Amino acid sequence: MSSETERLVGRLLDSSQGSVTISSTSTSSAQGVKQPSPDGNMSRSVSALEINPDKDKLNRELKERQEKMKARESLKAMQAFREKLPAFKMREEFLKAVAHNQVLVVSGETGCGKTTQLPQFIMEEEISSLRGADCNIICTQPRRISAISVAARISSERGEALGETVGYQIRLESKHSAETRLLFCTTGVLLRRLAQEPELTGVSHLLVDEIHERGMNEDFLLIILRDLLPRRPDLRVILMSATINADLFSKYFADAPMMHIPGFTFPVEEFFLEDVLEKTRYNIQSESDNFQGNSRRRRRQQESKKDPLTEVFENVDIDSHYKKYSTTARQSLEAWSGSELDLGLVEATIQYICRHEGDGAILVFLTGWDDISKLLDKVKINNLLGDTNKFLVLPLHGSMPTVNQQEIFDRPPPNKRKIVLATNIAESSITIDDVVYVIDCGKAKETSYDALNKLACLLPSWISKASARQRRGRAGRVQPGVCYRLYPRIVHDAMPQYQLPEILRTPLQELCLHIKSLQLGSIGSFLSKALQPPDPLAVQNAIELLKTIGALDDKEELTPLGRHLCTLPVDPNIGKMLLMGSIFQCLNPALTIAAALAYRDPFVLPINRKEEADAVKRSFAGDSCSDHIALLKAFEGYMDAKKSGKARAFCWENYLSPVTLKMIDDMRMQFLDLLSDIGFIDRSKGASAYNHYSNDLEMVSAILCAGLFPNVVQCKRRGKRTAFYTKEVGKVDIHPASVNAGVHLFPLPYLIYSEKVKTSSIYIRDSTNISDYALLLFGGNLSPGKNGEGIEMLGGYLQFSSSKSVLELIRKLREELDKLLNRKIKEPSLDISTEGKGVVVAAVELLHNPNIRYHSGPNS
DNA sequence: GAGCACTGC
Repeated sequence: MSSETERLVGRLLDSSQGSVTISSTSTSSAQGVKQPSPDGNMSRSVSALEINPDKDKLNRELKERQEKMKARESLKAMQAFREKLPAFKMREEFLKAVAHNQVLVVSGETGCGKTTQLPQFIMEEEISSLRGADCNIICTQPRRISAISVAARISSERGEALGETVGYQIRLESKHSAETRLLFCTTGVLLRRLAQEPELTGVSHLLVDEIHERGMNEDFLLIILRDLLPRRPDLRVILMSATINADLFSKYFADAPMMHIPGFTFPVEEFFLEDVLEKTRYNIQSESDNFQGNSRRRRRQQESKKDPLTEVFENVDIDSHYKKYSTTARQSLEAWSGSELDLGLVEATIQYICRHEGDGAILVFLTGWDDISKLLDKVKINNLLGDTNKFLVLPLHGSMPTVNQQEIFDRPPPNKRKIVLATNIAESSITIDDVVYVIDCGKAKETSYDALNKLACLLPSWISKASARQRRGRAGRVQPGVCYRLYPRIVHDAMPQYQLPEILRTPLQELCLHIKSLQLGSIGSFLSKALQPPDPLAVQNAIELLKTIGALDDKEELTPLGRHLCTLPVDPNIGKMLLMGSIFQCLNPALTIAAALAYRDPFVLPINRKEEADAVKRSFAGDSCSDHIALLKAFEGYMDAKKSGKARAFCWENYLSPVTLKMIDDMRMQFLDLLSDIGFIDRSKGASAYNHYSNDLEMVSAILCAGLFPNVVQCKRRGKRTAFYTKEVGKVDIHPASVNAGVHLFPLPYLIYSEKVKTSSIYIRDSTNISDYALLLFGGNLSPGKNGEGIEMLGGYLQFSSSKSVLELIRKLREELDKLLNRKIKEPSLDISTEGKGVVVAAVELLHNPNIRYHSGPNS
């Protein structure tokens, strides 16, 4: 698998460029940059550019080079291709609009060339007008892969190596140089850069792409830009969006002018459920077949989980609305329920295409792992069309091992049809060129945030019209295509225009911290300026959390801890884990666990071997009762295997993703650099100075507790089983994929967790079993219990009781620890190893199951 | 007894 992965990555990076993470690129590689220039060879002229302060000369040189390059025979074909793009016809109009307006909104459909051509037009124009030296164009992209691939594409259109005039920068990876005039970066990179460069000094043009997707970073950037524009009258901002809601952005920027570029894709024919039923003759079984009478009416009576789109359909009179359709189709429509996906219908549609349509890959949009897995089984069991050699059925899901495999992109051999069963990863992140048929189930899993219960949710819901359009477009990339929608047209017509923006669907603590770090004023008033301001309760929850972990004070100002957290590009809780890990000499585990939590789970979820994958994860956890320790051990195993050149085999045998582990490894290095920058690490002291307790499970758990608090679960004995409770939502379940699922009796009374998500139930996704002492010493603030007895935490939700002397000891120790911590955080370079030793050793002793016993936790 | 998708000088 790894070789495929490397090939894929190589392909994306334009393999001729080799691997990356450099900031200046040699000009001697790839497409023809060796072309002699007036001063001799190109590389000499480049170094001359870098040291030459004479702008006129630089302007002239840039222009000469551009003209020379354009005249080259090898670029003629490329130029002809560019001139065919719809964007090309708008070149002059676009440049005029940019020259005359500070903000311009450009809308365009896929295939119009807006992302590759518009930034390039600006650069060419600036260079031609002898303004090349002062031109510094930035174009943001929401995804890492598009930042790289667009930069690579433009470089080759210009006949240059990537990193010359066109470069890119994404987290942990960049390719640009002193001569770079056009930089593609992720929106996140630009937002980080704003901390150093709040006025974007030196940037001449900023293009923000894909704003119609309404990602949180993009919405955040737009608020900042609107405030910045009056202070930067020379800055030009170009907002790029799909056609669908361009006027929303124009209005937000004081009716900025809009420009539309028509798209070019092949036509895609569209069928809805009623047509699909007519074609396939598939018979939908009602969920209540035995029930006497009208099933639709029966469903109407089940008012519990009514969704408005299904309701729209149920209010239609089938016989009159669908009178042109056959009786069978009408009967099926009668039985159709929007609440459950009918896999038989999906299969029948696949079969119909295979029997009646021409060649071409089929892409099926499903909601998740479960659908994909079940459909895969069904197709295999039913031996689709009788001949398995004729079909290549591939699952495609972010957590499945296939996600990094080349097979997805390859054209299958003749007479073999590729069928990809995908989530909405195939909507914009992964593009499969040879798709001709799309089957759209109309739903996707979507995160939402329940501010009232402070609960993140992940539930299937109807997609937006924008998504539906995007899915359909996936069929028309190489030739005319067909899209089969497994829902009625009237349901489509009732779909919302766009998905709810991410800023309204997500917890906001990280965003709030970012607002403070960029000194954008009060959190509440800043966010009220958003395109669609988030629920004040969601904002309040975020602020409260930041106060609870000690990042903000009562006046919502950053504390010393909060200021450190701003420099770490992770969720504030994870940032705190990193700081605590470095202070309490558990650095390596903190780096690994923080990186994995911030990025993604390295364990893959193979479709056929989930039991084996489960068992492997459990074996990594040992008897720690901790998913975080399982992560840690898996990563350590990977690093050991890597040393002996066996990383691939190790990943394969242990159901781990090599790509994810590599990213985790790189992120650890970034964290180390940042911790060193802010003074928490002194590299001259060597790694051992920060890892004294790295193999001490109790201490590592305590650091997890320090970072993840207030995410605490109480484990209450209920006979032979254990029940789990959190402060916010009461009873919760341990996620079945957790190593703690099925554990009936925990050695310790609490779990600390990083993620609680409502899906089919409220699940704790990953957890670590911790003691009272971990909470008392490293958790939230202690307050005196009611009646002056015991100790409380989380406003009385957690209660600890013991003898006066023990409680007094704990209070004292905690006080000393806090003092030490506060001094260290105010002055990170302070060496506390000597003066703090006594306190830390005492804490470690207490964590190691001491003889001191007391009753704790809830009355059980 | 179950895992949409992104992102970070």
